[in-house]
Amino acid sequence: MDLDDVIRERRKLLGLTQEDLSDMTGVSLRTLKEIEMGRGNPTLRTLEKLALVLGLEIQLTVRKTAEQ
Amino acid sequence: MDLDDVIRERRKLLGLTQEDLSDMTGVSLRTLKEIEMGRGNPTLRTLEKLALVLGLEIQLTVRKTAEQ
DNA sequence: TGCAAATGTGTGGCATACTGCACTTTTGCA
DNA sequence: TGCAAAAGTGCAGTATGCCACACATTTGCA
Repeated sequence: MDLDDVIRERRKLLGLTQEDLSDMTGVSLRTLKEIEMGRGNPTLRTLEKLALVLGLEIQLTVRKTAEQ
Repeated sequence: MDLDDVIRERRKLLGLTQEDLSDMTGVSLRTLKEIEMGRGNPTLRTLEKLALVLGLEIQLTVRKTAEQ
């Protein structure tokens, strides 16, 4: 599951529109749309703003499954 | 543990210098240094390049611990 | 302890993430 | 089915991530 899917699903689970989430995080509506569409290339800080409000956390974990 | 610490520790565990990792990932030495210093604000694609070579994966998971 | 390897820093240019605005398209409910 | 809410798009300006180059500082080993 890609990060954009996680964000969109989590947002819907919380009953928020893109505009709601934009207001709550300070991430512009335009940028949020791009991220959820899988376009764009968000910075870590932008992802962190979204993660905080969505109750998510960003982790770098050791890859357990087969490479690539 | 912050992402920059994970990257640095993982790099050292694999016996790589910053220059090695820069060459292997295509992420410039300058950018890698900034990331490991905790300065800078890497894009998702830059983090993905590093994660791939370091055998790490980026995840957005539901925060289990107390908020904030 | 001296020295080479490794790491950190200043500067400047280019690419692009982020933003706001106006508009179009899609969605889903009365 | 009509319509308002929600989501997607084109465009243009600003901020900043990424990069190369040159140099300073720190590290750790012979």
